[in-house]
Amino acid sequence: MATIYDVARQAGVSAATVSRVVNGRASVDAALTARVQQAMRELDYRPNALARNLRRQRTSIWAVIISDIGNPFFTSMVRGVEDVAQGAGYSVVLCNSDEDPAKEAGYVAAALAEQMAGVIISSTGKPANVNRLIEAGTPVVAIDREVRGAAVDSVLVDNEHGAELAVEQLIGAGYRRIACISGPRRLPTAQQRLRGYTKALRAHRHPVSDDLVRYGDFRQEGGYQAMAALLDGGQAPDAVFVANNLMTVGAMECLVDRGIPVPDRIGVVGFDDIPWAHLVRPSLSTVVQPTYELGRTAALLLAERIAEPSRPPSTVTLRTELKVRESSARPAAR
Amino acid sequence: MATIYDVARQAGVSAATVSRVVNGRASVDAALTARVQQAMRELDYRPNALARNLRRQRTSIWAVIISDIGNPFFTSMVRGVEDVAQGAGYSVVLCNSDEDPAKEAGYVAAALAEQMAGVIISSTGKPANVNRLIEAGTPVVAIDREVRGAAVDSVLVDNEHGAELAVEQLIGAGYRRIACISGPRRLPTAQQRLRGYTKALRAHRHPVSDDLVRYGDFRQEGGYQAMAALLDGGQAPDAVFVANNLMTVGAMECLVDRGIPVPDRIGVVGFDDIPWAHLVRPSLSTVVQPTYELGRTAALLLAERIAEPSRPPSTVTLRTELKVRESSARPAAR
DNA sequence: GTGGTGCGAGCAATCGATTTCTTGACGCAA
DNA sequence: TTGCGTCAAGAAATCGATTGCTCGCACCAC
Repeated sequence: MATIYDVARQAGVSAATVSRVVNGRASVDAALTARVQQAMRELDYRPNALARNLRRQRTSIWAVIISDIGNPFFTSMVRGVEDVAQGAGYSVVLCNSDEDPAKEAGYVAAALAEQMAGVIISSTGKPANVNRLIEAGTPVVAIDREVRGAAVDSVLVDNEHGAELAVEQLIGAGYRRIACISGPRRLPTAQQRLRGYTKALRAHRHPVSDDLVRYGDFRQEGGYQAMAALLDGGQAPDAVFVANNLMTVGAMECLVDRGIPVPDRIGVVGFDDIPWAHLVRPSLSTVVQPTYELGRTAALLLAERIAEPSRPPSTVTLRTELKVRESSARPAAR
Repeated sequence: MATIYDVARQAGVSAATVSRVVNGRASVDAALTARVQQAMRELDYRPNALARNLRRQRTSIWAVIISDIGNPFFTSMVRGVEDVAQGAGYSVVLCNSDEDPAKEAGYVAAALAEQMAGVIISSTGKPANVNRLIEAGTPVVAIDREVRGAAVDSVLVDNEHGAELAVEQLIGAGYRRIACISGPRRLPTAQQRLRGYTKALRAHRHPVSDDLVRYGDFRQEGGYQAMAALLDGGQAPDAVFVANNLMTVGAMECLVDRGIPVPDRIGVVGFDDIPWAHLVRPSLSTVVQPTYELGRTAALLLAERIAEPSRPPSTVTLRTELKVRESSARPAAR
């Protein structure tokens, strides 16, 4: 690989001049500029980003740390981030923590070591990781999941409200024993959705019982097991609100395996859409999140923070929307 | 951020000694080692990866450049890569080219500039991008898509054979006018699957006609449009082989929208599974690829090439498997 | 003619680590 | 006591870019 010195020699100028031509910062004589540019072309020179970053003490890469690359929710979100980043002159790299705080810590360490220009993180729940970034002065934006105990820009959705909508729809459709498959207890997102569920039940004087609540892992397999546990435990529910998309798929799978008709015997509403929710039979009722917009907003917030590092952290909450399809429409109520 | 010199001063040793302690390469007196370690802890020292990489002329990051982050095929593949990388001491970052050669070129440039330790790429088709990496001496492995005109390690699947299996199954089920929705013409993957389709038809003396072939963009929307075009064009087919998973979803969507019963009026087989293929009604028959294994194998190949840069490139071809579900079972043949 | 001003280009320091080379201390044998 | 070998630790060069400072030249005014 040709270095800046090779180019300088070839063009008969100093490395400083080459640098100025490359960055277009200072005025350089037109004739010299032309010579430098030709030398760069001849040598296929591309600046060594490592050296540049070391000197400048910053890079032009954003890291997006997500907790499950298999979840379409995140992939759509990432698109939103990318589109903004591209426009602002940054590259985006993805890191998959797989809900594992240790893996997450590893990527945070990498982001610090590589002096990433900024980080967008869907935290696994450990505020320590986020705080490490903040303390080091790396611009951070939390996305989808609130980070308690860290003063950080955040982009969230109204989880509690969305869950309420979902459960109210089930109540309105005539279901009585409505269960909830929530997510990992440590995740605020799961807590909020559970709270919305409880709130809706209370508001309509429906029974609230621990027997009707299970905690999954936000993955398909966890949804399957939680559904099985609900069916096997004492009195089976006649409806279920599932707190994320992959678990909804798992729960449906369990119901199919057991031959339990949806929505006739059990009604189902999930949180967060899946791209082919309407192809599944019965089509899935879900609380739809503005995933792309979530990513876009986070990226804009990150860009703002980079431009103005000392401004107080802000939180943006986006609205969710209930999409009623077949899985929550009880025949009796049709 | 504390530097190696801060640690050296705090511990009363030279920077060289700190470096030796950090890297554990040379023997350092136990007492000094202890002092250095304590100093590192006290200052919360973390080595600046930029400086280290600049000096060492290499990083410990692998870039995985994929063409569509929304496709579950890739996300599962990435898991396979990650698991191997983690074990070999590398971090993995993802870059989403979105089937856009220009975006891809951008990420290749970034990988070069950042001196990435290796690249795994599912090429958009331009061999120039891959060749740029090879010429610069960056270890590369092509995955899922053959790169013609580049001598590169590759991990592929037997696309042609898989397509043949799929079409033969449709033929066996009694379908007569079997169409094909293929992918972008420039992609070898799409070409091979189309060839398998043609081969199976010829082998069974079925009509082969351009009217029955459409070219989509490997996305859901493209599958929808291609299916619509097939239905609207002259004589509608009674079965369709779709060359990738997202287009299969799109094609199904089109059939649902038009109220055409599957598999009664039209049989469908797709290439590559989707995680909830069996929840869709009718459940989708698909050619299943070993996605995780694909990623694992590519990562192993990359590790080997890094260890031994001059060995001749090798190609590994993994087998696909036909999973027959409901969408390709014609009632008459049941 | 002399001094001031402006501007373009080069010199050299710098970023923070790694690594080669050098130095010095110590041990052991003659 | 001298000399040689061994080994640990420090000094300094190095990676490749950026950038503050300096210098030289040209131009202009006094």
